[in-house]
Amino acid sequence: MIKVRFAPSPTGYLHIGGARTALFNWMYARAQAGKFVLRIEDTDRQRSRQEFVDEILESMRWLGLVWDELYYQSARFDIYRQQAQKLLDEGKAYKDGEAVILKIPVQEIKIDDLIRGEIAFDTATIKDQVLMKSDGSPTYSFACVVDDAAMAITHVIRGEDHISNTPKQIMIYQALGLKAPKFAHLPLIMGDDGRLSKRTGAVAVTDYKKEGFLPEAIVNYLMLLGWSPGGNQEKIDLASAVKKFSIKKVNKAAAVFSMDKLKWLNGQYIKEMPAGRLTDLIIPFLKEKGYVSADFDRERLEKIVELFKVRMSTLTDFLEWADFVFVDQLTVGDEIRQQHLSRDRSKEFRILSERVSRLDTFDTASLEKTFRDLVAELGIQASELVHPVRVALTGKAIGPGLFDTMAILGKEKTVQRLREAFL
RNA sequence: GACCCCAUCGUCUAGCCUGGUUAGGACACAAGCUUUUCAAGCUUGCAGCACGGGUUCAAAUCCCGUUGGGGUCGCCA
Repeated sequence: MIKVRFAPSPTGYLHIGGARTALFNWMYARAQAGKFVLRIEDTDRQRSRQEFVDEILESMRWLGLVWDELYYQSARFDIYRQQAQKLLDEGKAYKDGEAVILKIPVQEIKIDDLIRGEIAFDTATIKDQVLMKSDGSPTYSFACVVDDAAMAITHVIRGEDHISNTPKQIMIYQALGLKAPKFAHLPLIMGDDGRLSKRTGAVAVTDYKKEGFLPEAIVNYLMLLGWSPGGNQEKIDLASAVKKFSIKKVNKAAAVFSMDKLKWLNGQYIKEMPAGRLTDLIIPFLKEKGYVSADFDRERLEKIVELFKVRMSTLTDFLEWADFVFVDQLTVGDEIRQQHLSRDRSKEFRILSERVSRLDTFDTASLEKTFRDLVAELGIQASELVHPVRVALTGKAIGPGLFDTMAILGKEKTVQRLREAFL
């Protein structure tokens, strides 16, 4: 049975690149009916923090990348010490102070990378490798090799930045008399200008969550970076992707992260989501913003969500589009005011407010009829009144259909805002 | 600098392995339709095999080189 692992270091949040590595490992494990191990590489006592461990686990769960086994390297120091002692006893390593260092014999090393094919190295250019540091903790490569062997990892799928670590680690496998696993080095994800960084936008998975991205969209987007399900398919769920996944079909070239495309995909997932579920996801954002309290009209909220669904690309877009429903005091930008409310429409607004206030059923159809009858009477184009009214009600020049907007705003606020528009 | 990896529209990619395609799709961009605005949706358009040599009847596809980009050279992981 195949077994893979994702081995993050809890010295920071789960990075979007790390999430992609985890995803490909996870997909490979699922596609091969194998196991997915999560190993926390917390050997650096100074920089590792529990808060980051928690965050990594939470992000993994949020993305749906559940693990079969979980290990902490900090709990395995005895094993690393034993293995280092063994190499010392066998004369394959030597001490320098308290540190244990592996002798690197000169030889040609070849790795058969599942994605890149054969890669050759000459160890003459590799210096002796530290296995155990002076403080008694193992180095990354040593702990990594000891654990991958101990945990029976069959395939090491990791970022391309580890290619040059591979020959060093193979030397450790050799010294320990262990069989090396198969390797697959994934292409890196980059930003617009080189390495993926804050410049490109969010880097931590939690940032994407805060910005209103859906885990299924992120996972979908990430798998498209370096792999394609074929058949011109872009939107694909994890389960279907697993069925088509092949590590050999993974690209070799680094990919540039596109926030535009992620947003588009996220919007696609939002548009196909039932308003009820979408509302569930938006509520935490509304609460945080203070737009709804404990008791709110759930049914009405769903209607509002439904109205904005089609134009949202992230959950937080709702906050910006629909803010006028939740706030008492509207703020209208000078430019918009100048453009749409500079001409005095107080007479029209007054009549409109009087008529809609008399409406028994304050719904889209009644509002539209009332409005259209009025503009016909006044002998003006509907659009002459539509735009000023929208601005007066929402503070925005753009938005959903005006009559839907009035209906969800409710009679009280609609009437009030019409009356106060030209005061 | 040394070693290693990579190279199809602006971006993500299909095609490459097993040479013969009008080089396909998506995002973005532009135009049109729709329309009370903005979106969404639909239609159309723009745009690519880095360059130079080979091999071959035939090269995006195979080989070599150049250029360009990336990674690694820690008692970080």
